[in-house]
Amino acid sequence: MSDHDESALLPMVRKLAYWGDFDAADQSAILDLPHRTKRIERNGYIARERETTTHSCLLLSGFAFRHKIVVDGARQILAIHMKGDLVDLQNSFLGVADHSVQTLTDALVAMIPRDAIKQLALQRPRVGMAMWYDTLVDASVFREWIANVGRRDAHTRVAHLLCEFSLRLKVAGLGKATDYELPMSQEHIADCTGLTPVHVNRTLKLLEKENLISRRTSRSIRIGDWNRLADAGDFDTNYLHLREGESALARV
Amino acid sequence: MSDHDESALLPMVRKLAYWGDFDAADQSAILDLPHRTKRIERNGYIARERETTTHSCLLLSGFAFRHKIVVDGARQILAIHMKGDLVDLQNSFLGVADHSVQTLTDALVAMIPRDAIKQLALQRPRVGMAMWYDTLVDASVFREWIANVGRRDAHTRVAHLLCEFSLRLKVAGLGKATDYELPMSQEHIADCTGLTPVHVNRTLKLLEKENLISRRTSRSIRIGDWNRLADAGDFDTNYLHLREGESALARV
DNA sequence: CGGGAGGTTGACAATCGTCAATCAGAGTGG
DNA sequence: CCACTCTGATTGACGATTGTCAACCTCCCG
Repeated sequence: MSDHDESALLPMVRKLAYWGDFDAADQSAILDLPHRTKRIERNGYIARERETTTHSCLLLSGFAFRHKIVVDGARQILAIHMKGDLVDLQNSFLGVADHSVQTLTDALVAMIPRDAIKQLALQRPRVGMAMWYDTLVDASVFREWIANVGRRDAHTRVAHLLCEFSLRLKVAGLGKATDYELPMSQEHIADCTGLTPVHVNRTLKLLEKENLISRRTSRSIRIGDWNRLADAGDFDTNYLHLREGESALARV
Repeated sequence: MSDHDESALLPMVRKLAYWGDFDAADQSAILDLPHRTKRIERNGYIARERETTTHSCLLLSGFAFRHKIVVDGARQILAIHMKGDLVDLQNSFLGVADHSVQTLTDALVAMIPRDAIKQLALQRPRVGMAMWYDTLVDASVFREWIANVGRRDAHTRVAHLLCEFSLRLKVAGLGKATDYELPMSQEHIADCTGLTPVHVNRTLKLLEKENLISRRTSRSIRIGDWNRLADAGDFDTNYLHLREGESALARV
């Protein structure tokens, strides 16, 4: 794949390679996928609920989130995505989008036509299988979030979210597990956890008072004792289905 | 596929055929999948969190549910499955199960080895793609449940669940959309919606008083005006990604 | 007839939400 | 460099949806 060093899709190969035993042709096929990189500014939409999506995208930099709006206008965030994530394999294959995807920060994405991905999956089943696995991991995270929002109290919910971030940012190479910058406001945290911004604020304060976290600025999270926060958040890395090396990070 | 008329896996062909343009060989390959049918009694486990799963299963009759237990022992139900559903494509591919799957009633299942499914997906990409789509729909339902549990009040949550059941039972050929038997206790409903059994009880009573539902016995649900219940439940069929004919059922 | 699971109800408690004011920090124009 | 502004963070007082506890009832089944 020496002639592909420049492809913006390299992170996609890296992401998928874990699940499939790719040969050079598989890798080339991914890198050769037609795509167009695009800059999207903060709060820009990648997909809108009820619209038809024709492209999937690879997040090259920045953060994005999926969400739904319920009847009274409240927003529920369903997932956060970061550098290297394959966003919207979900919506694009099923036709009409069942949720919206929006950027949390300015972002750079590679837009890939849905049909090209479909062709790739059909012609190179190993790659198709790897993409399938990738969406299965997404689904696992959704399940954990159902449990988080459904059966944990505010304190545990927020701690859990902070742990998830900690690990995922580390794995994505975006910071240390014990010291990172939250890419979102307390209102976003509230919409992730099914709480109100006010209650999230109180909960963060409490976590701070308990010495589970400390904050230099309101968004910079430092975790003193990772295992203690994980306990508080009822956090078990299992659901992230990390590869060997990565889950080791959980033991700080 | 005339020589396969007896295969227990026929429902699997029917389920998947919608997503792929199968030829006779694809269909045969599915029907030829090695499998063993097995009877599981009520509350039996199909998979246990933290254990390794080697089989996926097709639910031939009865009901099943996925769930997680959180730290204080509370249970969160993640999904309900019924006749024809392909259960545990999720857990089995990712190795260690991140949640448990248990039957709600006595059930009959066809156990299919994970590796056989994997081989099928690699050798017949169209079938692989169809299975992928099937799990994407599961993921869509998970997302809706996050929103249900995270951002709707008890009244709306329960109404939403009743609507989802109504449609899915109808689609699975297990009852009329406006008159069906709930396969679960109020405690199960509570664990689906993140409420307590007591509050579920009160909510059902309220729905009854509002004439949104009526019950002959505690589990037989009759929906007077489907659209009114759907409004109360903030229910939009979109997330179920039903095929053409099926979503038409939504308009009763 | 006895036992058990599950449904129903009431009284009371508490987590979390609402409302509203104030504060802090980043960016902007003069 | 300083006012100005805007978004987001913080805090307090109060309210309410939902949980807890506990009793009792109902139905099913051996």
